[in-house]
Amino acid sequence: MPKAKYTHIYQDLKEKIETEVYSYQEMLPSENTLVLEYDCSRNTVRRAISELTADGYVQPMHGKGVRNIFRPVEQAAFTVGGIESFKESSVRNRREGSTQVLQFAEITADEKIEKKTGFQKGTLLYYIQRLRFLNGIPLILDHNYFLKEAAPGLTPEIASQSVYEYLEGTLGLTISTSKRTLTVEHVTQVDEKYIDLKGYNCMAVITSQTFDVNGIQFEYTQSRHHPDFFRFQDVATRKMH
Amino acid sequence: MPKAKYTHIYQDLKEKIETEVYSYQEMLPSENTLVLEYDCSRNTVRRAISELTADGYVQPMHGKGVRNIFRPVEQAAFTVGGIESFKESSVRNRREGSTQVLQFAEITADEKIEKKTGFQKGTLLYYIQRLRFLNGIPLILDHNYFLKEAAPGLTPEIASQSVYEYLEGTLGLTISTSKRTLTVEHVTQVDEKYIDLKGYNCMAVITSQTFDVNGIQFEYTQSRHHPDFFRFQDVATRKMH
DNA sequence: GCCGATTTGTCCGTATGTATC
DNA sequence: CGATACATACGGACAAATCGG
Repeated sequence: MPKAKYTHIYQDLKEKIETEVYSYQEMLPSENTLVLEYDCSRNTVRRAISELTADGYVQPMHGKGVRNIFRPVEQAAFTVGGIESFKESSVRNRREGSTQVLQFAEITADEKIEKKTGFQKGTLLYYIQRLRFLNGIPLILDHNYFLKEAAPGLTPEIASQSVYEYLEGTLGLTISTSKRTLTVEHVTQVDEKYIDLKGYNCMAVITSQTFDVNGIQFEYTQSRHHPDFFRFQDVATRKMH
Repeated sequence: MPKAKYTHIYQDLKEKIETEVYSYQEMLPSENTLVLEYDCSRNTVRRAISELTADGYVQPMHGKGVRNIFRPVEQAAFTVGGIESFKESSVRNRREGSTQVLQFAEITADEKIEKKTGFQKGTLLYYIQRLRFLNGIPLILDHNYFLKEAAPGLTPEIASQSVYEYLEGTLGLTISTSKRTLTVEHVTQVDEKYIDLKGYNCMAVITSQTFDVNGIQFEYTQSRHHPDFFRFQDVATRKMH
């Protein structure tokens, strides 16, 4: 699958920004210049720039130009951002990740589960509870619900590796959108049983509903993180009124 | 300032989705149908749809159509999402917000502050410490640093109302992008002095660097929230490789 | 299985408006 | 004022995925 042209421009500019070919607060070449550089239409350049804007890399200024507002972030803790499997996050954070499957079961959604997860009552689900280790230390406790219909043939063995790799690679599922809510919650007995919180009495909790390209929700997950190894990053833009 | 055409389409479709004119999992009219309905070009319709996609409202499917994937969220706690002033958040969450200014000072950034906030050493700043009340209960502790050059004439009186209203309304500043990091931290003595945490020994912390339309960072803020009244929401989309 | 109609995805060229310099 | 730069919008072309007959 050859990638789209605007994707190439996006990645190329992104790399030039990250490697400081354009330094912080410096102007990028004008759109018309980039049109010549990449031999494409202005719309295509603008699409790449608008994605960089959404990522917080640049700030276009009407009548002036496009400014680089990217600064590298120090990330001591385990950083969470886009939609990623634990395996992918581990690699990006340069840590050695491993997984212990605590529970693996097939269940049917009841009303309580429907209310919590968004899966309709009666739906067949896999319920998985997993403990995640970073550099050998247990730091994250995951509770996953996967739609059985979308993830047939899931096994504890797959769950101990990467479910996402199985879904995307083997099953050909395309993951698209994830709606997430972040809260801070008291530790539970289960948390304390597996994770040494070193004095904290709460955890960072991400709950997410994830959809595939067909708009089908195939996953509900609650991911409970040790506070010292949790860092969530985000870029927001102000809406006009 | 008359709003753009795509903004009108975006808002109209958004409202129709929220009021369930299109129900969950239902298809929206095809792009060509919407072109006729709104008397515009297909690009304009597509722009509106792509924003709805970014907001997690719809899922476009190649060759099939655009599906509504919006479901209303219950929000018991104080929900944070886009770039908002405390005043705006209070209204949206249907709570009565008030503010007590604890500190107000003009300072000059040193190396330590530069490292923390991103403001260069030597920069003149306003430092403000504020306690935020919801329905009369102190729940949020804010530490703000505002670039003096961008926010001249700031006073404790303005800080007790809304700094954003002053910046946008009186000074004509246009707020654009905010880079945020979310962590969970131990309570400090200052936290405990002002906020009753009812057994929690940590708080939800949002640190943000906010830029105006010229790409100038005018604010650094650390916002410390009571765990019971904190809820951060987000929509992410999976990047292709 | 094939073909044509429909629908979304990508890309182009152009025109016009608005802000900046 | 004119030149430059980004913002919005239009119309058209073709590709790719889907669906029904």
